[in-house]
Formats: sequence, C-alpha cells, structure tokens
Amino acid sequence: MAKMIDVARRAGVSIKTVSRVLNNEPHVKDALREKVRAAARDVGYVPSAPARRLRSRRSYTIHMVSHSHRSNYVNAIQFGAMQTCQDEGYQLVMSLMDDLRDMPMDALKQRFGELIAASRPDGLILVPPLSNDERLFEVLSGFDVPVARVGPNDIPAAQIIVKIDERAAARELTEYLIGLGHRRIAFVRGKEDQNATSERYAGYSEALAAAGIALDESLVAPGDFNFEAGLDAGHALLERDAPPTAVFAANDDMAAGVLMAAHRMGLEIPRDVSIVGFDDSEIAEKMWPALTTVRQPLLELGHSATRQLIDAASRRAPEPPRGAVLDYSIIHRDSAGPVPAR
Amino acid sequence: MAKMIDVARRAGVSIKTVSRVLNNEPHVKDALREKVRAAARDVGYVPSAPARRLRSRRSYTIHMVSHSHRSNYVNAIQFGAMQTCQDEGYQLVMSLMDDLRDMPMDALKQRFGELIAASRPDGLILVPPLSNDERLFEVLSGFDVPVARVGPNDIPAAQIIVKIDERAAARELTEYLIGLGHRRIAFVRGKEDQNATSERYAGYSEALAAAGIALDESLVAPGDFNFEAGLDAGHALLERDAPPTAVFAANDDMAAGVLMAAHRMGLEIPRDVSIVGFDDSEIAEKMWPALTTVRQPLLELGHSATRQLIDAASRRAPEPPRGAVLDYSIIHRDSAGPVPAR
DNA sequence: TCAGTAACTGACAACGCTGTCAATATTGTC
DNA sequence: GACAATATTGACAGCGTTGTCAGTTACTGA
Repeated sequence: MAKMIDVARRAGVSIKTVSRVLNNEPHVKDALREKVRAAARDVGYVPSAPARRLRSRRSYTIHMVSHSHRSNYVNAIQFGAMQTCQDEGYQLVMSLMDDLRDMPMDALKQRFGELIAASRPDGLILVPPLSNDERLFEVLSGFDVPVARVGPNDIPAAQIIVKIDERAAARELTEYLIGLGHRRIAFVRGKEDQNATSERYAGYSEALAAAGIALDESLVAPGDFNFEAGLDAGHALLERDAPPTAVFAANDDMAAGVLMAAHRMGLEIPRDVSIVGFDDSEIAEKMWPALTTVRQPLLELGHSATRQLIDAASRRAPEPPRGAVLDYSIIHRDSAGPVPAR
Repeated sequence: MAKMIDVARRAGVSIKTVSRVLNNEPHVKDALREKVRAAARDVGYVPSAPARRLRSRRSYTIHMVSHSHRSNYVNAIQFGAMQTCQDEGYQLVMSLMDDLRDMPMDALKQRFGELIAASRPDGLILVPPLSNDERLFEVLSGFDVPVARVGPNDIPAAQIIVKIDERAAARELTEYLIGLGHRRIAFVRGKEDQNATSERYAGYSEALAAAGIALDESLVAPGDFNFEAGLDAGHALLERDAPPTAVFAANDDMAAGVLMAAHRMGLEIPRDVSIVGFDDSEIAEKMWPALTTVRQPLLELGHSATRQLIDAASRRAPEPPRGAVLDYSIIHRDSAGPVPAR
C-alpha cells in the first residue's frame, strides 16, 4: 500500500510537498505539482484517512444522529446527506440515540460528549424529533461542534436550521380545501412534543380564521404521526353524527389511516370525504386514491444541512452559515375534491 | 481533552498499562485495573478513535454500500446494522455507489480500491442490487476485506451471505393462493438482473407444478420492482379477456400498483381478484385492503451481517463466518381471499 | 548589479494511541 | 532457599499524515 513517502521518492520531492499538492495548498510550482500528481497516480497512492484525521484534528466526517423510529422522512434526508458527503469527500456516519427524553441532563452530556470526543465529527445533523429537543440543544451548545437541525423547530439561538415554512404550507393546503367548498374541515394532530404539530395546526387554524370559519374543537383529533392513530382518528371523526367533509391529517401516515377508516365504512373518496396529508412520503402516491399532500424537498434539506456543516468546518464561507428555508409544494392528487352536495 | 497520558499519570502507571486496561487485555492485576478505571473516569477520558485506528490498523468501522435507489428494504437493513454497530462500539459509515453496471472493470477496482485504502473498513455490507453483482464480487475478492452480502444471491464462492429462502417463501405463498382455490395465478416479475426475481419466480412455478397447474406464460408480466411497473402489469393482466383470479407481484411496491389498477377498474379486492406481494414493506399494511405478503426479517438480516463482519474482524469466532439463512413468515392480511365463484 | 522581498521547498516534530520487547515481580518446585 | 517459570509492568518506537519553521530560490525595484 503506497504512502506519501513513496510518492515523494518517485517525484523526487519531500513528503511535505506531496502533502501540499494533494491538499491543493499554495506555494508549489505548477511543474512540480504535475510531477507529484503523476507520481501519485503511478504508485496508486490513496491518502490514509486515519493518519490525516489524527494529525489535522479534523475528521472529514459528518454524524447524523437519528432516533430509532426511522421513517421515509429520515431516510430521504439521510440520502441527501450521503450525496453531499460523497461529493465533498466526507464520510457520513450514522448514530442512534434513543430514550433521550428520559435521560437526565448529565447522562445526555456524557453520551454526546463521548460521541464527540471519540470521533470529533466535523458536524452533527439532527433530525426530528431530536432536532426539536431543547435540552439537547442546551447540551450541544456546550460542545464545540457545529450542529445542523433539520425540520421544523423553534430554537431561536440555534445556528443552522434547515426547514420549510410548515405553517404557510398547512395554511395553503387548508385554503385549497376551503376553495373546494369545504367548511367542516377536521384536523388530526401529531405528537405533541414536536413542533411540526403546532406549526401545521397553526397554519390550519389561520386559514380557517381568514375564511371566517369558526374553529370547531370537536373536529380536532389527537394523534402521534402513526398510521394507527390516523385509523382511530378516522373512525372517531367519520362515525360522528355530523362528520367533517374533509380531513387534514398532520402527516401522510395518519392520512393513510384515515383513508383506511373511510374505506372500511364504505365511503368513497373524495366523493364522500376529502382527505389530505403532509410530507409526500413514499406511500402518498401508492394509496387508493393517491393522496393530495405537501411535498417537502427532503433531499435538498439533507444537502443543505450537510453543505453548511462542511462549509463551517472548512471555513470556506465568509460568515457562519445561518440555515435555510426551502420551498415546499402542494401535490395535487386524487384524495381531495369538491365538497359533497347536501 | 484528557488523553491516555493524563490517565496514566493520575493512576501512577505507564500509558501502556492504561491501554491494556481500557482494551481489556490480560496481564494487569485487578487492583491496578480498578485504579486505572477510576482514574479514567476522574479525568473524563475518552479514547481518540483516529489515533487508535492509525496505530492498530483497524478502523472499527463497517461500511454499508448502497445504490441510489433507496428503499424501505435497504432502510430497515441499515437500521439493523446501526443497532449492532452501536452495541459493539463500531461506526456505521454509509457509502453511495452508482452506475456500477456501466463501469469498466478497472474503474470498479479503482473506486473500491480507494474506498478501502482510504478508510480500511473492518467490513463491507452490500445490499441488493449490489449484493448480486458478480463483477463486484470479483473486484472485491481482490481486496483483503470481509464482505457481507444481504439478500438473495447465488454467488457460490462468497463468504458471508445473509438471506432468507426466497424460493421457499414464494412457493409457500403461491401454495396458499392455490389452497384458496385459485388456478389462474398471474406473476409480476422484478428487475431481471436481480436474483430475487428468478428465485421468487422459481418458487411460484414450483408450486404451480406441484399442484398440477400448467404455467400459463401469458400470465407472467414483466416488471422492475417499482410501483409504475405494477400499475402497468395490473392493467395489462386484469383487462384481458380471461383475467387471472389472483396476482402475485414479486414485491410490495408492484403489488400496490396492481392494487391501484384494480381499484381504477372498479374491482373489489379480494372479492374480484386476490393480490399478494413480497417484502412486507412499510406500505403493505397501509394499503386498502392491507396486503398479504412475505415478511423478511430485515432488522435481523442487518444484525447478522454486521455481527459476522465484526466477528471476522476481531477473530473472535473460532472459524470464519459462513453466512446465515433466516426465517421468513407469511403475513396474512386482507388482499387475498377465496377464488370468485363462477 | 544588488539588497529586499516574496515565493517556494524541505527537515523535523507531533498528533494519541498500540505493538514489541525487555525488565521486573511473583509464584511454584524441589 | 535457589532456581526456573510465569505473570505483570514499562520504555520506546512508530502508525502516516500535517503544522511549524527555517532554508533556499526567484523576482522585484532602485
């Protein structure tokens, strides 16, 4: 296995010069540059990552920390992060962190301290629900590591937050339902400790208010972002005396549950009831009927988070990165239609 | 940031002794062991992964190599791998490899050579379609890295293959349909270069043969494991003059497509036609009606692959690991039923 | 032409750990 | 109690890079 000294010998230079050439540092004549590169090619030189990391005190590594409950959402963001890491010569390391909520503060500190001390990642990517966690934010502020948070959250002091405007998206989707003539629009909430729930709900209620529709609390069902919760909410909402004409579930998985409840009751969609979701997850287009929903640019969220971390680590950017708000889009499919005639 | 020398000084021993204690090596008296551990705790020592890796020439890292087209299948296996890595103090690094099929042999060698030379992973996990690739097998044989292949494949010389008996599973599922009275059972094939396609098809045809049912080639539709292919196949199969009474799609995504085609035609499932899939992916239980399918123990496949690689790297196991065949199970849901009365 | 400066280049140390091997302490045997 | 055998401990080198700094060469402008 060729190392730097082999390249140096072949090119007739010192290893330091080889290092400079291979890291695109200045102060090497072009002719020499070429010679070194050729030598590296000839001997099949590949730099040793561990040595590089040890000496330079940079790991060329981004850690993505995720919760056990993995979803399409997380998967897509991860995929985006992988792409950017690949492009930049970085490695993406996946870490699992569970039971953070029940963990005392010092255990949290310990856990992340070990992760950071051992691997010295150039950046951390946090996805929901971790990205919303205020305690985690506090803990991580104590370490000298750039952290990118993906997804909705409202931690004011956090540096890199990459998200869409969830509230605006929910408002727009609700307005679309109102435009179809719906007045009795139900809402299925997500997990209460996630900001996505409150943001989406806020958008929903703002749209109702703007249209002069009174918010009927009995049309708001609890949920947890899972299919089963959607199923329960669907049954509860659709079997009541005065059922809603449309249901806005706070994510697609729950919308699938509402859809299944409607099917079981023999309802036809969207003739009898309109159903919309949020996320445009993989299942959205595979349901019957295909789900009208909000698409988040998940891949791009992953790209953006990763790119900003790498920029921060290599101090390429003139100023520290400050996050990004990317564009969403409403995906019109077949699960929403005009309000049924009375 | 505390290092080994700090622990050594505090415990009044040499750094080598600290190293021995922290790596659970023999030849240290118990009393000293305790003292060193206490000292490490006191100074908050966390070993530096890069230094360890550089010196010991082991990376404590497993690389999972996947194709761009990420699926639930891959996601679940990855998750299993993450869990085992976490338990063993390993890191899971994700790598993307695309366009391998069009890549000339030496480019392949180059690509993987760089990956291996740079990071020196303790093991590589390959998932479909990479795990089926014979050229890749040849390339990787040339390197000194243990490789675990997940999923179906028939590379005889490969060391670690972790899979289920796909053929038996497909046979059993087909037998189930036959038991329900079906005789005209269609099959939707997957990508032709994947072993899963031929294995599942083999199981299907074996079951037919065993039941004395002649295989009707016109009931075998091409596919590629994607939803759209299922949609096309569904239309093609169900709109014919003598449609099948049951459709076995080689995976769940295509089954979802067939299901949607059936819905569009106004068919009721399973009254008019039974539909089954393969994989028990996340969408299976969220379809209407919920899909009868084959469950692969994906998490366990990930665990097994990872554990075997780590065992091989640490030479803990007495002999080299030889792969594993795990149990599948048929998940009976609502998309298959008795053959329609004539 | 020559000092003064800027652009190159290389020698050497060090990053923090583990492997090797030698030194020392302990134990068992007769 | 002497000796060999074994268990325990430590000194030191070195893994393959990059950072520091000093030395060398090339290029200004007077």
